[in-house]
Formats: sequence, C-alpha cells, structure tokens
Amino acid sequence: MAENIVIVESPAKAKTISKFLGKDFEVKSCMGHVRDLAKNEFSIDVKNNFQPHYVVLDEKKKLINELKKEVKKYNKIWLASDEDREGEAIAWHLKEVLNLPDEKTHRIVFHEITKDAILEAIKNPRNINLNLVNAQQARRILDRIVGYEVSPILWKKVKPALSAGRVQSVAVRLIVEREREINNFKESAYFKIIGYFKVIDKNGKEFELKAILDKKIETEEEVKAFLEKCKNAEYIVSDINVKPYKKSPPPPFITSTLQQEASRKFGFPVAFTMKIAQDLYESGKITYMRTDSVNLSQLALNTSKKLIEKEFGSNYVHIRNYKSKVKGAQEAHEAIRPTYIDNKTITGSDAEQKLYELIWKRTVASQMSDAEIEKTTVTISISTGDEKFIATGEVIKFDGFLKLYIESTDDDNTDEHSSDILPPIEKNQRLNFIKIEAIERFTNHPPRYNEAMLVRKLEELGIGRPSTYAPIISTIQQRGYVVKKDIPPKERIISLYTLENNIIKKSNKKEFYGGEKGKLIPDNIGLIVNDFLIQHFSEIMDYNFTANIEKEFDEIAAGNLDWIEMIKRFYEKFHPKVESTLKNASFATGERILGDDPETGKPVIVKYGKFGPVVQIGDSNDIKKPRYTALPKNKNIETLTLEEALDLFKLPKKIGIYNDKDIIVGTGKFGPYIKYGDKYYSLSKNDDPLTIDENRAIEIINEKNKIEANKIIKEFSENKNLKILNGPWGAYIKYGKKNYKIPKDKKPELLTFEECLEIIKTQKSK
DNA sequence: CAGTGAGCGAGCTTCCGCTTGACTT
Repeated sequence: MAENIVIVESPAKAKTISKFLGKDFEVKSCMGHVRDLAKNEFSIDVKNNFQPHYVVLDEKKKLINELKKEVKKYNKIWLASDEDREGEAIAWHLKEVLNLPDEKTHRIVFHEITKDAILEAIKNPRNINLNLVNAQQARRILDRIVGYEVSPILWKKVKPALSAGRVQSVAVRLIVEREREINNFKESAYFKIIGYFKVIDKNGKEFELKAILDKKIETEEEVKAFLEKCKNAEYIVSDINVKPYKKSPPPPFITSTLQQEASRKFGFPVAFTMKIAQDLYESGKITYMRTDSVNLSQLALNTSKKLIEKEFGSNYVHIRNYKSKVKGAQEAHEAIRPTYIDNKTITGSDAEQKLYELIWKRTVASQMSDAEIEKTTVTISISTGDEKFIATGEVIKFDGFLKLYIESTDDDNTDEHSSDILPPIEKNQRLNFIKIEAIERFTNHPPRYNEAMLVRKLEELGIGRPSTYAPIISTIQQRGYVVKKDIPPKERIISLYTLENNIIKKSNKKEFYGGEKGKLIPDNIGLIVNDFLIQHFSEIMDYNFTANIEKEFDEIAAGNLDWIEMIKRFYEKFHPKVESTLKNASFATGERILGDDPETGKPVIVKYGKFGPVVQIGDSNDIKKPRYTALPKNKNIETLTLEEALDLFKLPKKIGIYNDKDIIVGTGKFGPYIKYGDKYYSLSKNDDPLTIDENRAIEIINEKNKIEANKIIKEFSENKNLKILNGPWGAYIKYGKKNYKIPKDKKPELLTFEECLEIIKTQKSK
C-alpha cells in the first residue's frame, strides 16, 4: 500500500504530478471548492458572531464520499491546493470535511508544475494557515451578505428574480455610465488639413510626401482663409528631427490579456476563449488558463532562450522577469504558456490552433529583445504663415520581438497617423507643392465596452477574479441588465476642400461612421436597478469598494485583524440601510414625463411597469383611466422622445391591403404583431412596428403561411388529437395539448399510430 | 411554449470563487 495521498484541485494537474511523484504517491483531485454556504438560505448566524453554515456542495457529495474512504488508507495526506486565499480555504474545508487528523495532514504549495518544484514542496510541508482561511471566510461571508440582503430588496422594489452583488452591480454601473456619457456626448466638427508634396531624389525618382497641419481648424470660413493664404506659398523643410526609441514586448498572457487579444485578433467572445483554453489545458498543451501571474518557470525561460537562439539568433534573446500590475493579484499559478515551448503548432480544431499559436508567440516574444525604432519628424514651414505641416515616419532599425508578435489595441481609429518610411529629404529643402486637402472630421464619443474591454476595466479596478470574468458577463446579461449588440454604422455627408493648381474647390463626400460590433449596452431594467442601487447603497457601488475591503482581507491574512470584527463593522453600517430601504424606498420605475399630449393636454409618461416598459397618456390618479401601450423592445425608457411615444399610440394601424384583406400592425402582450384576416403574425426583432411597410408585412405573412403549410407531417384517422408536426426544432408529436419528442433513430413521416402511442407512453413514464 | 391580446396568487428567485463534467437547444 502506498504511504501518501496528495489532493490537488484539478484532474489535469493530478495527472502530471502523479508522473513526477511515482508509485509512493497516490494523487487525487477535489475539483475546486467542496463546501460552501448553503445556497437556499442565508447561512450566516448574525447573532452568533456571524458563524457560517457550510454544507458539502451537491455536485461534490459523491467525490467527498470517495475521498473519505480513500484517505483512510494512507498515513500522510498532502493538501496541495493553490497557494492563495481560496486555495488555502479549500485545503481547510477538505481537512474539516474529511476529518483529517492534524498529525497526518501536510499542507504543501508549488506554483510551477515541475518535478523539482514538487519535490521541493514535499520537503517543506507546513500547517494550514488559518489567517489566510479567515480572510477567505470574510470575503465569502461579505459577498453573501451583500448578495442575499440586497437582491430581495430588488424583488420587492423593482421586479422578481433580479440580483445585486459586489462585482456584478459595479460591472453594470460601468456599462450604464459609459452609455450615458455617450448619450450626453456632443460631437464637434473640425477640419483635418493634409498637405501633399513631391520630392525628387538624386536619381530623379519621384516620391509623394504627406504631412499634417499642426493645428485643427474648426470652421469652413477659417479653412477657406487658410487655403487662400496658401496659394502661391513656398514650402520649406525647416527641421528634421530623428529620435531613436525602444519598444519592449508585452508580458506573457494572463487570463484577462488572453481574453483581450483573442477578442481583438479573432473576435472571440470571452467565454469561447476560455472554453478553447480549457480544452488546450486538459489535453496538456498549455499551462493553467485561470491565472493573474505573468511569471514563467525557469524551465520555460531556458527553453525559450534556446528556441530563440536557434530560430532568430542570440541577439534576439532577452530573458525577462515580469512583475504583475494587477491589483490584488494572488499569483498562485504561472502565466499562460505552451507546456512545451518547442511545439510551435499543434493539431486540433481551427480555434484551438489559432489560440495556441497566439499563446506560443506571446510567450516566446516576451523573452525577445526590444525593437529599436527610429522616428523621424519633418517640419515643413509655409512662407505665407506661421502654421507648420508635420510629416512623421518610422524606420525599424532592429525588429527584435516584433519579428514574432505585435499586440493589438482597442482603438479602431486607424486613420490618424500613418507611419510610413519617409522619402530622402534634407533640411532647408524646398518642396514641390501638389495639393492641400481639408477634410471635415468629428470628435468621437468614448467607445462602448465589449466583453474583453469590460474584463480589462474590472481587472484595473481589482474587481472579480480570473475564474469569474466570463461568468460575470453571462450573469449581467441573463438578468437583463445589459444586452450584447451590434451598433450599425450611420451615414453622413462631410465637406472636403482642396487647393490644387491655385484653385480652391469644395466637394461633399459620403462616409459611414460609428459602427460597433458585439458591444454591451444597458437595457431598461439595468438602468433602473443601477440608479436604485446607487441611491441606496452608494458604498457597495463605489468603484473602490472592492479595493478597500481587499486591504482589510490582507490585514486578516497577515493576522492583524479579526475577521469577525471586520464583518461586524461592515454589517453594522450596511444592514440599517437594508432595513430603511425596505421600509422607505418606493417602487423604482425609471418614470419620465415626456411632455403633454397635444390632443388631450394630458401628460405623456414612460416607465417600467408591472409587466415591463410602458407608455401612458394621462395621470394614474385621473378619474378617467389612462391609455397604455407597451414600449417596443428596441426603445429605451431613458432616450424615448415625446414624438416617438405619441407615435406608439397610433397603433394598431392599417398599413396596407393584400388580397383584399387589411394588414394591421399593433403591439400586444407578446410584442409587435401583424393582423391579417383572422390571423396574427409576430414581427421579428429587427422589424419596427412604427416604420414597417406593406411589402415587408406581406413577406412576413407569406413566410409564416409557408411554415404553417408545411407544419403537418402526418395525421391519423384513428385519433384526430394525435398529429406529427414540424416545429422550429424539427418534428414532434402533438397529442392533445402536450408535445413529445421523436427518438432520433425514427423517421417522423414513417411513424405509425401505434408507434406514436408507444413514444407517448414511454415519455410520460419519465 | 409549438402560438396570442390579461390582471387569482403560493412559492420561488439571489452572492462570489474554486473546479469539471453531464446535459439540451
């Protein structure tokens, strides 16, 4: 019988470690936390020093029973969960649940999975650090208090099944505030002035030099005056400034930066990146994917060095130790890197190959030399004025890491400065004038967040952890607080002035602008909940709340602060607000008065009502009942105008005639619809009931009729209540009012009456 | 849920952080 059993968190890790430790060590995994506060109750005894009530997680019950039997067989139990607050707590919970005696229990940690590191860890066991465990308990209990005391307030004051929490509510706040910033943004126009010059080198070869005026001009009058002044001017190179600079590679990937680069380079959503990374990890191709450490193991550094020397030469090697910039980083793992850096590529799905290659390049590049770049700035003076044209160019003198990897940015404004190679020019050289263009430009509103940008912002604020970034994004969408959307580009006409051959010409140009893909946008309920929480729980909603309490958790971990003391102090301030909000706060409806109805003079109001967003004409206290209509899905309480609101009351309205029957558009309980004859047809998400035209309506009617016509696959003379029908997800059996699935191996059109009855019988028994 | 145009009300909803399966649509 083996002497030792090691328990780690992940099965993939267990497999690797098992190889290093050999026969004397059995290695098992516990799959993360095994015990937690009970889900269906508050589970904190406030009156009894906040004692938590822990239960074994349902999905871990089987595992724990197995482990209980298993550990009895061994003399030494090594708890090797991660070396951070959560990992320490996992070790402690395991010890408690498995009833491990002190003398048999050894706590070990390692943050790289190499034979040396693990053997070293086995030589240096310690006891469980209870201070660290208490810091985790404080974190856990605080999160439970906030989540389970505030959420029920929302159920009463806004709508059932909503939620609030230390992390998710702040994430929503970021998105709400960005959207309001955008709504309030006033764009301003200016002109970007570009000069084009001809340069001829010694051999008579011609080059075009493009330079940008050093100031923006705001009005068309000023543009005209400037161009007028430039007529017959001379253009002289008044200064050439050459400045070398160095560019260093970005650090190896951590969870958040991997999510960002996969989003920027491939357009992967955060959850997709994590799923692919998980697959790569489980098949042993990369190291652990949920990490906030930029550290690479010595082994990885050595392999990288050899590889770079071989592939690029020794002048490309620059081994570096990166320091984490992440607030509250726990650094229990390595950075995300290929397990075997010698493997440049792997086999696998397209996405797996792409992501792997990205990780490989980033890892290797992080150990390569700085790029050496020379930036040249040419100043061109105008003989008839003080303004200057500036041309810039960059020459890469030594590419270094750029040979392998270039980090992308979130900036979609690529049109600003192009850094081309400049033609050969000298100081005091007179340039041949080609033309000047003045293009109308507009200031841009700040960009909306996409998933990866939100993760980056949260990380910057120290909110959330690598394992929770993807789930947070999913939660705030599930609650209906935010939606992921594409913003279609808009069209505008811009002015363009050209000075060429001493003539100033004006023309207009059509351009598309402001298109955004996969952006997070607050929905009505997100705005209302956000404002409600800021009004009543400003401390929790503060962007620095997490960072502040993290300092206290650190104090607990260092043994300088008692966790019960800390929680008590928090609760004494927090709980009265819960009580008073429950008692005093009125329904949060986001109500806005848009103005008066010109027909009746009554107020037009938009609000979030009992059944969703609604517009009403007339006061609810009026003797005459107000008129109501639901707000269409694509409209927002916060930005709805009086005109749009009044338009909604024009529904239902007739929009055309088809085959002698009226087509009527309206909105009802199930959203916008078309009524044609006696039948109803739902509008798709992209159809606006106010602007939909006859042609589109006919299209919808025909489409639906076609589906209807194909709906019945088979009917039975034996029983008219039994039918085989075509639904959105394939064929199914309808019997009375209930539906039944058809087994995959059966062909729906060949089913007999008896076979159908058999299917119904077996599915009913389930 | 497999298609429509109200209004009963019991019992339920919910947090953040660790980890992987076992499951559909």
